[in-house]
Order: sequence, then structure tokens, then C-alpha cells
Amino acid sequence: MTTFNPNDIPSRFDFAEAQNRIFQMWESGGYFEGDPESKKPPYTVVIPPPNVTGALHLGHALNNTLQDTLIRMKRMQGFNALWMPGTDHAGIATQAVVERRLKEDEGKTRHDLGREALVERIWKWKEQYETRILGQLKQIGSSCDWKRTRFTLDDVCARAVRHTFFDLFQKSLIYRGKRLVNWDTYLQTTVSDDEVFSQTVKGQFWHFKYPVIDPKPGEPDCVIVATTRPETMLGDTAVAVHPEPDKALDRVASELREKLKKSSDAEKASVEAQLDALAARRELMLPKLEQLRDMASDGRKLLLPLMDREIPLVCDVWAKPELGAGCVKITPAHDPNDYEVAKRCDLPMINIMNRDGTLNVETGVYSGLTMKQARKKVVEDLDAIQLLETVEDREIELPQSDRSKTPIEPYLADQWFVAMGELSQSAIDAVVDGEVSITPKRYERGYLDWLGEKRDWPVSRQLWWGHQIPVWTKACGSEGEVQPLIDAIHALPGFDGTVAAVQLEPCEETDSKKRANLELPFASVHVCVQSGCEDFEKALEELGLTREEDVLDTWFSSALWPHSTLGWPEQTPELACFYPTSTLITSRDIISLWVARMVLMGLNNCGEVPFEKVYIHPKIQDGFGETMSKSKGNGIDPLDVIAKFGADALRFGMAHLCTETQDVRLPVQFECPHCQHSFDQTKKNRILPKVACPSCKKEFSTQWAESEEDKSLEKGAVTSERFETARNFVNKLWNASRFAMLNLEGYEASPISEADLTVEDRWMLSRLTTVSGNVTAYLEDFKYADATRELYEFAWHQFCSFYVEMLKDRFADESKRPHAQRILAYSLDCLLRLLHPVMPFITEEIWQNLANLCPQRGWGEVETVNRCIIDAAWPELDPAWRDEAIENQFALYQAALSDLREIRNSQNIGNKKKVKFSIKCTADIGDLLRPLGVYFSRMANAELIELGPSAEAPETSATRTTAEMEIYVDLDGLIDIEAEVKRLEKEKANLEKSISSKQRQLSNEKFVAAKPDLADEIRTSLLQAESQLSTIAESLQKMIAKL
RNA sequence: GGGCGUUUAGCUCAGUUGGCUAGAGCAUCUCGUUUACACCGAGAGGGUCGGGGGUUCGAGUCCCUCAACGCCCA
Repeated sequence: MTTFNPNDIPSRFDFAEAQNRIFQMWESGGYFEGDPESKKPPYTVVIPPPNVTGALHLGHALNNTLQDTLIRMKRMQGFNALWMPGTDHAGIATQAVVERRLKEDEGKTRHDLGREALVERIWKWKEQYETRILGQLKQIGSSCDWKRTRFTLDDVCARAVRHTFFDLFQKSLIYRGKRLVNWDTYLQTTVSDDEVFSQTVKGQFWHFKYPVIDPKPGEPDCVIVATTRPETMLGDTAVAVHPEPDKALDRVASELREKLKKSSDAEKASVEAQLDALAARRELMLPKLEQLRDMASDGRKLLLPLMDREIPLVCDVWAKPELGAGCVKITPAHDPNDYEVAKRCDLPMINIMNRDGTLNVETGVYSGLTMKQARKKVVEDLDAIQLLETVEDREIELPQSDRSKTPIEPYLADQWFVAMGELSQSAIDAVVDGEVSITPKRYERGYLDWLGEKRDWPVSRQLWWGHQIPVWTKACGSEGEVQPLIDAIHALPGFDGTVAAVQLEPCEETDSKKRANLELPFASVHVCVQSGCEDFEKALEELGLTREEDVLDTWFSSALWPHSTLGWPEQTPELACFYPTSTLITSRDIISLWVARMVLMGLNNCGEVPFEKVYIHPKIQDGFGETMSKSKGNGIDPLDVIAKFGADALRFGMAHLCTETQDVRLPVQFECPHCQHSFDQTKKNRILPKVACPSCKKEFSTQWAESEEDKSLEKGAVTSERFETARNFVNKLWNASRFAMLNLEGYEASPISEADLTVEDRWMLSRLTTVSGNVTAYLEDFKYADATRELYEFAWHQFCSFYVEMLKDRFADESKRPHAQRILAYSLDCLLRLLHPVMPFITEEIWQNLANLCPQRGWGEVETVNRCIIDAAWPELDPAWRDEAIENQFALYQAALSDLREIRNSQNIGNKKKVKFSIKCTADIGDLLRPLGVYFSRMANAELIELGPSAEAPETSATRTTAEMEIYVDLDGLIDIEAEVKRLEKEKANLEKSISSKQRQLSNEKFVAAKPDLADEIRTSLLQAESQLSTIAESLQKMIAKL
């Protein structure tokens, strides 16, 4: 082993070299590992598992920095800390990326490949990206227990998923039902809401007449409905009218009047015209609308043309009296709004579409036509029987599939649901009762509102990548088939309630003729099978049952994450020790999708909430206030930031911007790879494949580079200069430590008696006590920005700028040196510990270097320090060391010093020129300042000549005042009178402003009566200000005389 | 449409229960290489706290209202 020589320490921290080395040391040393057998109290955090779709972005960097900071502090505080890592299979997102790749690279669809081969491909993709993601997390410094890394689709998680599904199925909390989905008729699959985009196209609005059956005298013989999709009329099951047309019209009118008040002159005419039209319409239509409403209440029926089906006239608020004829046709199986109406009014839902988008047998003669063909024919046929009223041109919103670019059809499909009633309530109670707390508290509301709706959770997804639903189904054509089948299942070898559960789903269509027509079964028998019963599954298949093809919503497995990762349903030591976990740190967009579901699943499966605290951190936007994303080109790769600034700077920067607001802005820059010049990203240049550097004019490529030519250019990094502050801070800490180590030669550990502590030592101890207390409290409360601000201010402007500077004089004095060394080592040690959770790498590096010189530290008691800072004890200083009197004493010194420096600057006196000065103050204050007087020389190259009540201003001097002191700098032969006059005048003006404001307050009788203590304080400070003013006025007069 | 949030210096943000001349970092300007650090040191300039109204002795802070921007849910 080579001997450590502080002189070899470079003046910059080589983070690139150190990070990997240090991380490996931690990992191989087992420092990240949680021990289920430990006697220490547990502290657990589960990572929000990143999706395996791609690389991590800055939001992940923020999220994981915050978790790591917390877990590192807890580890140092003596907890048995476990940070559980892993990744999410992210069903739709991942399958979509792989499918897109397949299409682009090989021109194939998933159907060309088949289920097994596609899933295999996705696994390969997952392996590749998971490695990359975990690598990124490690680069950030994440101290996860990596040996425990889980994946939401691995065997352990799969068992938990299956167990949960089985449990819910058995409790009848899982059931199969119908739901409208977005159907892509080209790909023959459902697509999620966020994969649907709307396009405005030119279309027509057709008005049809539906005859009324047996109208009473005075009633119309038909009603008029309008639609943009005539062919859907084949599936109509009702026509709706508004239950309170007058009130509805009133509301529309009052909304228009409100709008009129607010609208500009230009808009007024149009709004007024609308109001007039509405009034006219009311006059003309209201009686008719009310009549229709009465007819509906009276149970009048209509005859659906072409289909000759009787359909009811119903009352529902979905009908808009202000539009068209005021009636709306209801097609429950093919329109989301109509679907809601059907549920409210208990209407039948008729599916008229085959999976390929053609019309099914329900539509009779139209069966087999495409939607487009059917539209033409329906319109022609209605026209032929004089039921087509009018046609108008109109722009319509057409939903399209983002994947196939073909129109989306709303389609009623079989879906599995989780019944949310009881489950939601348990999760509501957990937060209301305070078992789970959400910080910031404002996010509770969204959580509670969402759960309060208690909408059943549709969990099936028509995908191949995910947990396949463990249900085997057989459709029974007749009633007679059902019981024998159930009996046969019960008679299967190994059947009992722990292995399989049976549910019977009767067909919604009760008319046996229609069922036969539509090839619908009488009922479906569903069997849910536990994991590990492959023989039983086979037996079911032999009975003719087939396995459900759909997979589960990816959030189903995510909801189990806090306990599935710990081995549930096995009662593992890990589960016993680390569940419930302590804190969850995540971002607000998945509070309902993920957080709420974890709470209810945790309660259902384990009987305990999954975590005590939830912290919701801000979201990062770019300089334009837009969300960062790869598709916009404004996304920052954390690795680019780490490469340029180092992981510690990334982390410090992240924590530093983590305030209580919900968004933070981070302006984004390109960095030229040729000359390292940084310049702002704009909305224009961020989408270019190559960009020219404005400084060196050379071009570099971006993430958009596709052509060979562009790709051959060097790639420019995308970062943010907002990390510079943090990088500079890292450098400052490095060099302060370097200075310390350069001065620790001959260090010997031994206790210092309290009496030997100097004023500045006491000050440093007091500050350390305050700062460590504050930082601890801030981090416990998730106030990361406050914690880092406090550390930054303390380390830079107190520790470095004052304490270390003062120690320089003491190092120069052999007799004071050993004492100074011990106290410096001690305070640096303490500072490093406080910074470690946020800046783990540099603090570890300095810690180990420092250990070479002073392995034993402490000023009162001496102890040998741990080998690594990662498991060193968190500073807990005796609050008795907090000394306000000493801090005030120091403040006096700092005030005098800054006046001296200001005089030097305003008088333009070079640093090398020594000045002499005096301070006039009370004897008490003089006594306080005296011990620090010697440091004016080092800090301002100024010699204190006189201190106390008898100090006088020299003939030619600059004067400054503070509340407690008057400071005179002897400027014989140096003075710039004009500058001094200017400065004094300004000072005078400031004081006058301050005095008059104080006088105003004191002359306010109500104020003095209400706040006597505060008034006293102001009175005192007024006296001081007046005295300052007279001193300044006097000096000013003297100066003016010299002009 | 409903909910949440933001608006303070050129930029990014602090500002606790209302109280003395509203703070920081970056940027700008001036001066400076002094036994760690130019990724440094010292100092300066820069704000009618989004607009309007109210409560109060007193409002960046509390209430109402308007506006702009952002996010989530429908």
C-alpha cells in the first residue's frame, strides 16, 4: 500500500474515476443490504419500479436521489435500512415499443410472430433495457439492496399476482362483464385511451324520423333524431329526451348571459345572437319538448325503422334541449355516452359489430357489410320510406388509432373487473384515519375523490405481454349443460377450494331465441386456478375449458409491489421484518393509478397498509414550462449530467430544486462536443437532427440524427447549467478538505478541554449543532431544498469563509496548531456526515483520505471512525452547544468586517495596502469583539487601533455605522472624497427612510397598544438609527468641507 | 366542465404564526491571483411581490375578483 500524501490530492475531484470505484466498494462491502435478522429498527423504501421501455430521464434522477438521500440518512441513524429495487414490465408501453420495432425493422406484425415468439422478443428487450436502467440507477449512487432486485413479471411477483387474483376471485371481488373499449378493427385489438387521437374531418349530420307507436291525440306521430353515424341506428335501444327541458334551457341561457358579461365587444354580437336564437327556440320548442318528456314518462314506445324493433322513449340528461330536435338516439354498445345512459336507464345493449368491423347477424340484411357500406344503405333505405328528414354538412371529431391510423370503433367486449367498493373504502379509511400520510397534504384530496367514486377496475388487457389471467372458461349452450360441467370440475383429482374456484356467469340476454341467433351461450363457467397446479389446468382443458387470453393491467402487479417484493404470500423473514414499509416517494401523476391501489391491495393481502408515509415530489419541466420528454427533444439524460458535472452535483442540484411546489423549471442547454460551449435549447433547434454551435460554428448531432451523414457527427449532450452551482459546491468542499489535509501533518488525537475552546471554536460548535438539527428535521419532513440550502450556506459561507480562514492564523502558530488540527478534523468530519446522504461519492472519498491522516477524531471524546462514511453515525450534537450569545458576538464581527471591506471597495484601496481603523462602541461590545480583533488583519488587511467608547474618528477617515458600532477607517493620504460623500449621502438617505418608517409606526397608537413588545424593539432600533444618522451627518459635513 | 398549482430581481427559486430597509444562486458591473479552491475572493447595481378590490394600526403573506400559464381527472 502506498503512503497517503496530501500533496498529491488534485485541486479538482476526479468524480469520473472515483464514482465507480466507490460504488463497487460499497456494494461489495454489503453496505446496501437490509438484514431481516437484525435487531435494529427497520426502515424500508420500495422503489417506484421504472418501466423497462427505455432509458431513465431526469424525473427518475430526482425521484431516486430523494429516496437515496432518505435511506442513507436512515442507515446512518442506525436503522436496518432496506431500499428495495426493481423494474416494471409496463404491459402496453413495452409491447408497443417492441411491436413498433418489429414493424420498422422487419415489416412484421405480432400476428406474424405469434404469442410465444413475441413474448420471447419482449423478454430480450427487457433484459437489455433493465440492465441499462439498473446501471443508470447505480451511476446516480442509489444504495438499493441490489441482490434483491425484482421485476413485476418475475416468478416471485407472478406468484403474488396469481395468489391475489385467486383470492379476489374466490371472494367474488373479481368478475367478468361487458365494457366499451376502443377497438382497432384493423389490428383487431383494443387500444388504450392515450393511444387514441382525434381528427377533425368533414362529415354529415343526418336527421331521421322514428315513428311513435300508438300516439295519443295531439301527440306527434314521430320524433326526430340526428346523428353523424347513421349505421349505428341499427343498434339503437332507446331515444332520450331531457327530463326538465325548461330548466335545462334556463341554465344554458344563464351561462350565455354570464359569457356575455365577460366577452369583449367583438364577441358580444355573436353571444347576443345566440341568446336571441335560444329565446326563439324556447318559444317554439319548449311545449314540444315538454310533451315528449311527458310521453316518455307515460311509457310511450317508438318503432325503430328498418329493424322494426320497439324501443322506449326515455328521460335522461344526456339529451340536449338546446340542440337539434332535442331528442337523442341511444346506441349503448357503440357510444360511450349512450353506454352511460343505458346503464342509468337500464336499457339493453346491442352489439352490432364483428371484431373485423363488419356488421353482425343482429343487423339482419345489413349483416356482413362494412360500416361504410352500411351507412350508405341505411340512409338510402330510410329515404325510401320517407323517414329521412334533412342532411347538413358538419365538421366532426373522428377518433383514430395511433397504432394503425384507422378509425376507432367503440366496442362492447368481455372484460374482467375488480369490484372496488370495499377495497376502495379500506384505502380511504387508511388515509382519513392517518395510517397513511400524504405529503404535501393537498394531494390527499385527489386520492380520496378518486377512490370515492368506487368505480370497478377493468383489469383485462388484450395484450400478450403481462400476467395472463389465470381463468379457464367454458360456455354452456343450454341450462342442462351447466350443472354436469360444474360437477365434473368438482370431481377432478385434486380439486378443493384452495386449488380452484368456480364462478358462473349467466348470459345477459335472457331471450333464448335471440341467444341462439347471436350464438350466445346460456352461461359461462369460469374456473380460477392457483399457481403450481399444472395438472389441474390440463384436466380443465380436457373438460373443454380454455384459458383466458387476456393479460392483467400492469398496475395489478404494481399494486402488490411493497409486499410481493418481500416474498408474499410466503411468510418470509423479509416480510416479517420490512413490511409495512416506511416511506414511498413518487410523483403525483400516479397517485390514483398506483399509490391508492397499493394501499388497498396491501390491506387486502397483508391486513396492513403498505407504507406509513407518501411523499409526492415536484415534476421537472424545461425552461418553457413544458414537460420533458424524449419525443419533444427537451429530455435530459441523467448520464449526460453525470458526465459533465458528476453524480454528486446532479444529486445536490436535484435536491436543491425540490421545493414544495408541484413543478420546477429547468432550462435546457445543448453542449457543443467540440468546444464545450453551452447554449440554450429552443423550440426550434431541439427538433433538429444536427445543430451548429454558435461559438465554434461546428456542427454536432442530436437524438434526431438519422442519416449516415448526421450520425457521423459527434453527438452533443443535453444538460442544464443549473447544475453548475452544485458542481461548484462540490469543488469548494473538495478544496476545503484538501486544505484541511494539507495542514493535518502531525495530527494527534486527544481531547480538548472546554476551557481551551476559542470564541470561533465555540461558534463553530454552536453552528454545527444548529445546522445538524435543522438538516435532520428538514429531511425527515421531505424539505430537501431547505436542507441543501442550509448545508450550502453553512459549508461555504461559514465553515470555509470564516472558520477555515481563521484557522490559518492558528496553524501558523506552532503552539496553537495541534488544537486547531483536532477541532478542524472534528468539524470537517461532522460536515461530511451531514452532506453524505446528498453527496455520497465525494464525502466518501474525502472521508477515506481523511482517515489516513486522522483515523481518530473528536474534540471532547476521541473515537476511531468507521472505515466508510456510508455507515458512520449521523451527527446528533448536544443542544447545549447551541449558544446564541456566541453567534451574536460573531455577527458583530461579521458586520464590522463587511463595513471595512465595503470601504476598501468604495475607496478603491488595493488589497495589499494595509489600513488602520477604530471601532467606537460600548465597553461591553468592545469586550465581545476583542478576541476576534486579530482576524481583521487576515480578512480585510486592516489593523484595529482602538476599540471601545473612547475611539475617535481620525482627521481624514471613512465612517460606517451599524446599530452597535461606529467604524472609522483612517484614510490619510488615500481618501477619495467624492466617493465617500456619495456613499455617505446614500447611507444618510437610507437611514432617514428607515427612521421615518419607524416613527410612523410608533406614532400609530393602535399599533403600540396592540404590540407593546414589538413597539419597544422598534423604539430601541429607532434610537440606534438616529444615533447612526447623526454620526453619518457629521462625517458627511466634514467631507463636504474638504471638497 | 371539475380539481390542483404557479405568477416575487434579466433567469431559476426562497420568503414559517401578517410586523423594522423583501432574500439566495446564476447572469451583469467594479476591484482583486492573499500559504485550499478563478468551478476562487471582496463589493455594487437591479424588485411599485401578475392586475383590481377588501379585511387590518399594518398585507409578498389573509379574503374576494380578474388575467395568464401549467398539470391532473372527465
